[in-house]
Amino acid sequence: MNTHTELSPSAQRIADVAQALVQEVGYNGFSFEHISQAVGMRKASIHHHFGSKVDLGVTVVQRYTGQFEEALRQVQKQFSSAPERLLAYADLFETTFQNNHHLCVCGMLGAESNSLDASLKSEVKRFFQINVAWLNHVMDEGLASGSLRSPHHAKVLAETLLSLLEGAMLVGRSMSAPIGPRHACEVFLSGLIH
Amino acid sequence: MNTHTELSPSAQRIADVAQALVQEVGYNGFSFEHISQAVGMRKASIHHHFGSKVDLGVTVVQRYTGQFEEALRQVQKQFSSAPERLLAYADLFETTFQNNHHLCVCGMLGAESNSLDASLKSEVKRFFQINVAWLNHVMDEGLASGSLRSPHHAKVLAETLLSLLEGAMLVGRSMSAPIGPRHACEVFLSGLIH
DNA sequence: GTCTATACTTGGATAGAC
DNA sequence: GTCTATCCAAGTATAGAC
Repeated sequence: MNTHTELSPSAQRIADVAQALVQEVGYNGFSFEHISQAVGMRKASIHHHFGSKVDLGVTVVQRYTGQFEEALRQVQKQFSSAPERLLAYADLFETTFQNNHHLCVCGMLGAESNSLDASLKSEVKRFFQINVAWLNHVMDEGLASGSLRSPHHAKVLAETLLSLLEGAMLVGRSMSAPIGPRHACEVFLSGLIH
Repeated sequence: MNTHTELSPSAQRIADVAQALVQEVGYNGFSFEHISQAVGMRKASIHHHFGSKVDLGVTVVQRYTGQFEEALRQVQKQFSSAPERLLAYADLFETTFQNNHHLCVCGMLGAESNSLDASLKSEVKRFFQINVAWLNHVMDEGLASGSLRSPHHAKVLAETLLSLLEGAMLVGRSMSAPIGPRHACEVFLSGLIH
């Protein structure tokens, strides 16, 4: 599957539905039949656009990662301080979570990771690496400029915040009144700003 | 399923294997066939001990929650300060994660939550409630005694730390050199101790 | 590009012998 | 309590008509 292949309108609808299903019930929780019902096409037609479930999964993650990268660029451009950037970053997750308690695509696939095809697993890893690298950069600037204070390395702070946001969505699913990723981020940040 | 039903030796082995499978590949990622191969019994024999997959799942979570509650009591008894208790708590997750990158049973099921039977979902929720309540108590004492400092309520700190630990395991699965729940907890605590 | 039909496999579950 | 045998449903995938 080429990252830059343009998806036909039908393929896009299928990928949209598949993404939502991954975020709701996980990769192992949905079948072509579910997609079929949601898009109003037969299973065989889904297979015309995506040869296998793995192909579909890979496409979903690649699209998701691409959209996330664009969002990171926007955050970088629109905000100048580390605390502002980190809160805007957390809001990306907050928006996802507010949508029917959807999980991050890669949070879900990360949990299921050990049962996934290697190609999917590798795309999930890539998503996390991109996020940690971006957060690392933001944290590093924040520590250098003094807008953030911590005895820990930027890289460690990056993975900690990412873990917190993914975890807030996961745990929030089972809570009556979850704090959510945005609030969780504020709590973490209040420990980095003195 | 009664919480206090004693499990026969065979039932215990089955539950042990099922728990490990949940932590590795998730509830939707394993079948009776996998268990059958691991315990060396036929599928029909598994069904003799657990009428359905849901029954088995419920038993696994109830056992896991019971063992966790006992661990919480031990931590409470062996440590007296909030920071020490929280680190010991994080080590419960660290130990799980060190074991072949196993996830917390309820972290995994929490992710899959929307595809699970209501009875299972409810057991998962109970696990999280117990953990948040315990952490809330520890945080509250810490804030009162001054061993912890934060502008946030104990309850919020509790859910934040739980989210961080669950998330550290989830994200850690996809990282080459994950920081892990213990280290993540240290990072969070360093923001609560000034 | 979408359909019907179908092949093949796996998964959860039950009946009944031992 | 464990087994063999079997049922039925669901899931992935393919062939071939339209």
